[in-house]
Amino acid sequence: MGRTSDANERLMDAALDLIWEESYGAVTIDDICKRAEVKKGSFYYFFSSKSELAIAALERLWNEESKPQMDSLFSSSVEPLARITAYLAHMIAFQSEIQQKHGKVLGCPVSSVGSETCTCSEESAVGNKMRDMFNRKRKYYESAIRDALAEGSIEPCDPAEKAIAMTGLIEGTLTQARILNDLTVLNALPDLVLRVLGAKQITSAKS
Amino acid sequence: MGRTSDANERLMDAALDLIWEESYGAVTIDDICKRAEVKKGSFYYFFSSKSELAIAALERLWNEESKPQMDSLFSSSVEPLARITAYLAHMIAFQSEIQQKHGKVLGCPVSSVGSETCTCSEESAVGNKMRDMFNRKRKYYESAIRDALAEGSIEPCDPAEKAIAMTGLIEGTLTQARILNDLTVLNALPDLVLRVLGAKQITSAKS
DNA sequence: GCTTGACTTGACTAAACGGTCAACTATCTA
DNA sequence: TAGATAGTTGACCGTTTAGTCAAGTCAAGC
Repeated sequence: MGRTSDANERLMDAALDLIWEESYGAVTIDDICKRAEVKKGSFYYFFSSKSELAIAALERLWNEESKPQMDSLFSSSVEPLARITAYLAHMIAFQSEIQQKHGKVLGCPVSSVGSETCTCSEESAVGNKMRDMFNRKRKYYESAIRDALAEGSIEPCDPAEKAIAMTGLIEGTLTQARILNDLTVLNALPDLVLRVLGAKQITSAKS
Repeated sequence: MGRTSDANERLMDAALDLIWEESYGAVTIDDICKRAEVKKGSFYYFFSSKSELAIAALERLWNEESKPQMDSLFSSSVEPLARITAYLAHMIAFQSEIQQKHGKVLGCPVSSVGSETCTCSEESAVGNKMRDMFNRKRKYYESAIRDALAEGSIEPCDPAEKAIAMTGLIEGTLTQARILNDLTVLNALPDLVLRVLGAKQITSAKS
C-alpha cells in the first residue's frame, strides 16, 4: 500500500554505470543521486551506504543478467568446450556493445571493483561480495572443464586448478583491454583459453 | 645550498605503500602525509597533487627497482624461455615477501591502479603512466618471445600478440591472487605461460 | 473521500578534504 | 659568520562529502 517507486532501481542503474565507467572510489553518493535524479534523502530511504547500494546493484546484475546467461551458455546440452567458446564469443560481443555505448572499453566490473576494494578493510563487504561473484562464475568453468575431462576432449588435469587458470587469463585479458582501451586484444582469447585447458584439438572458429 | 630533505622520498614511499595496500582512490593526501610524517605544506612544496606524487613514485619504483631487475632477468645471455621462467619465479617469490610484510597478497600495483584510473578522465595522467609501464614490461616479454621464436623453442607466432597474451595471463592471475588473498594460484603460472607461448617442451621446474 | 503507509524534498550539520600562505628555521656556501 | 637558499610549520579557507530530519506529497485500498 501507499506510493510506489522505482527510485531504488534507478539508483542501482546509476551506481552500476558510474562505478563501471570510473571506479568504486571515484564515485560519490551525490554523483549517483544526480545521475539517478533522486534526492539524497531518498537515497538513504532505500540504502544505508554506497557499499550497500553497490552490493545490491551487483547482486541484481548477477541474478537478472549474468546468471540466466551463464545457465544458458553453460547448459549441459552443449558440448563442454563449445560452452566455453560460445561463452567467450558472447563476452567479446558484449564488450564491443559496451564500448559503443560508453565510448570506451570497460572490462569486467567484478574484477575492477574487486581488485580495488578487496584489500581495504573499510570496504570488506564489497570485497567479499566481489570474491563471491568471482567464485560463482568459476564454478561454471569448472563444471565445463570436468565434463570435457570426462569426455576426453582435454588433457588430464585438476579441473579446479584449470578453472582458476582460465579465470586468470580471461579476467587479465579483459583488464588489459580496459587499460589499453583496445578490444582487439580479446580476439586471441578463445584460442588461448583452449590452449591453457590443454584441448586436444583447437577448434579455432576463424571466419 | 640551503637545507636538504628526504621528505619527498618519504612521501613517495608512503604513497606507494598506501595505494598498493588499499587503492588509489581510497588514499587521501592527508593519509599520505600522516604516514610519511610530513606536514601538508611540505607536501605541496614538493608535489602539486596526489596524481603527480603517484606518478613520480611509480616512475621511481620502475627506475630504481623494476627496470634493473628486468634488465638482469631478461639478459640476452640467458636462454629466452629461461628468462621467462626465472622472471616468474622471481615474481612469485616477491609476492610472497610482500604478503609477509603486509599481511595480505597485494598483486601488481600497475594493474590495480591502471584499471582504477584508466577510464576516469580526471585521472588520465595516472592512467596514461600506468599504460606506459604496462607496455614497458611487455617489451621485455616480446623480446624474449622473439628470441625464443628465432631459436625454434616455441611454435610459430606473432611475438607482439603472444606478449599481450602472456601479460594478460600474468596480470590476471596476480589480480586473482589479490582478490582471493591466496598466493597458491600463482604456482601454476610458469607452466601456463609456457603453454600459452606454445613452448615445444614444457620444462616444468617442479622440485 | 479518507486514512494509512510509502516515498520525496530541501534544508541542515559536522567532518573530511584539497589547497594556500606568511612566517619561521635549518643548512649549505662564499 | 652572514646571507641566500631549501625546506618546515600551523593556522586558515572554501568546497565537497556523508549523513539526518521534520515536514510534505502522493497513491493504494478500504
